[in-house]
Amino acid sequence: MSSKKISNAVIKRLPRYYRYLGELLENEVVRISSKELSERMGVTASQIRQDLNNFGGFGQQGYGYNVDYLYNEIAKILGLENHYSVIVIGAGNLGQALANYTDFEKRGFVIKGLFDVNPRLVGISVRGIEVMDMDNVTEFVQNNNIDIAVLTVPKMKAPLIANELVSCGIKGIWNFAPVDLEISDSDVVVENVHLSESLMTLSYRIKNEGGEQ
Amino acid sequence: MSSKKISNAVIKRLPRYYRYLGELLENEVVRISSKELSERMGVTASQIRQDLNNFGGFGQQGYGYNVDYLYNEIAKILGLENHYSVIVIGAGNLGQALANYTDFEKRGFVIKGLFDVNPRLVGISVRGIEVMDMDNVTEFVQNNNIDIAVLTVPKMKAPLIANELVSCGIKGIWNFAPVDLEISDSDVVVENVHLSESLMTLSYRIKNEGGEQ
DNA sequence: TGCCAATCCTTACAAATGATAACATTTTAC
DNA sequence: GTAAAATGTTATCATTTGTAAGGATTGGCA
Repeated sequence: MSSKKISNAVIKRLPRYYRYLGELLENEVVRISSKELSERMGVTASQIRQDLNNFGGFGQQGYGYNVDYLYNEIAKILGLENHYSVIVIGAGNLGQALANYTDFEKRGFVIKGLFDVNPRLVGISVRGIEVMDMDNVTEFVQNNNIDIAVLTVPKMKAPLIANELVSCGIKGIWNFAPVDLEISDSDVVVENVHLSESLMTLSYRIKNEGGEQ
Repeated sequence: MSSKKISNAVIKRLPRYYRYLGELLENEVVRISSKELSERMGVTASQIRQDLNNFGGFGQQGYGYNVDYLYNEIAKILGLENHYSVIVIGAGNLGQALANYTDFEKRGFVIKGLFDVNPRLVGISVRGIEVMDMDNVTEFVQNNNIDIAVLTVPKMKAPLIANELVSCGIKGIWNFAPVDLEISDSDVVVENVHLSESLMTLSYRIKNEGGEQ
């Protein structure tokens, strides 16, 4: 579909542009130049222009970028104009915290169900969504056209569950388990959030960067 | 201290090496060659050797790497042989979830306190740690030699709190608020976990990579 | 013991990727 | 109608990654 491959580094920057544009929008800023945006964000203007040009020309010479327009264009690029049906697997502390986070819903990620193996959790309700037994997950995904599964389960269980999800047609997995999931189906994408690794990086930098740069 | 600057790309890979070595250790694997590790991790053997060589020669020619030894050496590099005193600011769902996560404690990140402005939360106990009022945070940080603050507060409040923490001597901030903190003190390091951005990246990839590679 | 195979450490270099700078063109604004 | 501003685009520079090769050291085996 898309002719040239967009590099991962660019993709990772888009949400940040989106965030800054959202804030400009809240402050009723109508237009912005790559130069000014670059100063606010701490990147080069050149990089902003080049990043955006991967997807088309959203600005106008002599004028800059219309904030509202660019904001919505980036939303389209990121696929945020779609609505996604989401389930959370693992209704422990983290799973419940994510289910409670209403900001995701605002962006179109609608949580349709929670699942857990723990009988104590099955039946309780989080923001009006009942926690169901893991045995029903396959059926639920198929009957409700679930797009995304959030995985907050122990690392031992994650690979098996992931494969189960893949075989019943999930499109994406947001993985919080500290393990690299091996997914056979290339249509399914996995996005990892490895909190422990992030914390270790912080530890390294405290140890080594303290008093530099 | 360290003569040459280690690139960020290398640092980000270290925790993953550490995780794989930990699993090898659990499986009682005594030694491993860069070749075999590279096959398991899906990277090149050369990269592994070069990454590790940034910090010293941990292997032996003709033998490979001793798993236990390398595991502990990487822990030292990452600063995991230290114990860090941690506080969590924002005792909402995410804050409580992180406070409940015992794995961090195993790695030496010991949670010493939780803080919130909400009077309903102040006084409750999470894993034996009482939630305190935000008014007391400065005093607490100074009296208890707190190293790291975990920030799970609304984005509007984050910058102010961050500056407060910096001025009372915190060393690192693990930031979950969707905002880029501007820290004046260069000794203080900030590690961001922007969950929304991660989710948007997933959205993009579902939209664009489905059916590829 | 003595040799061969395995494997690391190191250096060099090529290729790919990413970031910055420069420039030409278009538009705004007066 | 002109000058300034700002994009889109091309070119250049920098970083990262991958590959290769050679020397050095160890383990294993006859």
